[in-house]
Amino acid sequence: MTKAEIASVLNDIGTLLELKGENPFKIRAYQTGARVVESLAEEELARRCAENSLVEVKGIGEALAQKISELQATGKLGFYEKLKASIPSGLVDLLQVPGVGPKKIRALQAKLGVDSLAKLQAACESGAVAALEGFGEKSQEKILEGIHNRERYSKRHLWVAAWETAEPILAGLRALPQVLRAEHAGSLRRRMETVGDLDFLVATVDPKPVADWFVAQTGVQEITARGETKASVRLQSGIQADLRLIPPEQFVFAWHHFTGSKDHNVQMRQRALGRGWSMSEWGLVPSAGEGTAKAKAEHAGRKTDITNEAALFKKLGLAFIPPELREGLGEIEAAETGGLPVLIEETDIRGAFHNHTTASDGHNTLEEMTAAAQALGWEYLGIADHSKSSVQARGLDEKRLAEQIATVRKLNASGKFTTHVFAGTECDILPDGRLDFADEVLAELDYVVVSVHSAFKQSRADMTARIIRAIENPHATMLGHLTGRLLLQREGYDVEADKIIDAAIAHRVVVELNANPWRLDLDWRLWRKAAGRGLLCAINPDAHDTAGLADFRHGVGAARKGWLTKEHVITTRSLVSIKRWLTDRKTG
DNA sequence: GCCGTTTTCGGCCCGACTGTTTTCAGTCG
Repeated sequence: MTKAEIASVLNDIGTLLELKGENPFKIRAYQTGARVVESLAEEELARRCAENSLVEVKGIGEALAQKISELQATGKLGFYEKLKASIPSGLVDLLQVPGVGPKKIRALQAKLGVDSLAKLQAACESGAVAALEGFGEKSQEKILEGIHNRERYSKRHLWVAAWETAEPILAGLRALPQVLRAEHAGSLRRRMETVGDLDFLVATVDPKPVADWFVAQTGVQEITARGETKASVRLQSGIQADLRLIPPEQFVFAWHHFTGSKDHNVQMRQRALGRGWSMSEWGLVPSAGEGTAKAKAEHAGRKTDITNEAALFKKLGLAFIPPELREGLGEIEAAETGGLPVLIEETDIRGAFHNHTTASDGHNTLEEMTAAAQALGWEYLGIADHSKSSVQARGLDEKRLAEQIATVRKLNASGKFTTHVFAGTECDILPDGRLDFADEVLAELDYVVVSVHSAFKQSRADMTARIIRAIENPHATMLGHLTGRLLLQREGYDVEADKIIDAAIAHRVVVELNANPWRLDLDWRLWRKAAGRGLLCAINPDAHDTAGLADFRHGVGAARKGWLTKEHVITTRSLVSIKRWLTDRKTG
């Protein structure tokens, strides 16, 4: 079994134990285990299973080590099968209904025999739920509505869509006279590729008018909560937006808390406790118990000297951790030892390689794209239109490609733009791993992006071998969208990313971080380790029009989440340096 | 089920809001 499959089983076990009413800490242990497995390299997981050394990994003990090994070796787990068999499969679906958790599900099942969404709906419609102890008319109504809207409400949203929704709300909040400071938090601030809901934090001493404005905005469909410190609304798009109203002196604690992630916060609080502090969204106070005399003495008679996040981290002996890294994946250890990376910035980017024109499926001409790149201040723009097999995208054949190369050379010679244009291709990787153009055709180009656009359903082994064969072609400069995923729409093709990354490193092939907000492929979760092993990244917008070039920003966001520095990303290099690098690759 | 710079047992992050209750349980983040 792959690590993703194993992690998914561990998560399932956590959910099932929840429904059984198990000890919440046991449940958390399975969830932690799933996350830890996910963060290991495939080969490390296999090695540790073979060596029986899984227990050395933090978060995995005897019991989980045994279960993970069994899954890894046999693809099955008796414990899991038995657990699944003991719980009606429909119960898991009930967790999707807002306001319904494990305890209520157990009550509904025990008293009304509800074990599916259909039965829950029927029980609500008959009024049986409202009559139940602990429930009432309002609960019943909410549950019914939740069932009707569950698809829309449970949907995650593309980061960029969430951002476009959040920006005007943030601007509106900042314009209110009572608002001293307003920021967004949550997965939006951490730049997750998808966002579940929006979190807004406001520093104010007069919260009521702010909450009034928030719940009365246009676009609010429903007010789901309205208290002294918090208001929640459901927007018409189905996304939920939360507003937190914070006294100014506590703002920084709340901002850190609601930025998350949950895992990061748990680790931060544990660290604080170890130093005699109890940390919450309201502040840092000496914790109860012994060993906290120092903290108490420090705290006595002082309001707080922590007025920004950097000071908060410093208090716990840590360097400032950028929000993108706050995923509980080792950032705290790194911040303690001075091991945090200096993350790449948008201003580091000097060009990009994977972009299209009207020659294939783009919407702007070569000159329009070049002008747009120049407006961004880029030193170079790579044009990589589709190759002939991508007929659906009007891929270029050898003759049209030769014409395009000549046009590019002429444009560069004309001096019309300060931005240099590189002539490339996004060459299809054919189902058997050959490239769509012959070697002598590829040799005429400045660079070659190789990408899969067909036969997505190949087996894992075939797809992996196919891509590696393409990488082994001496003309391949970089690999486009490694998995082909489309966020919220389509899973990537089944590949062994680790093996492909190894091959790319061995053959000095760059792997793209496709910056299209629907792709962000290769995934940020894989970059840290890959870059550590020597893989070079190209942040490519895959632009199909002039506006699309700006998508490079999404790529920078994902690269930051992947711990990448300027040095890991070749599109931060100067034109001179890139030209030298391309020449070096060709000659040797 | 995991973990240990007090601990191999007894903790494990913690507070707001809602709806149902007359003091709190469940859910959520």
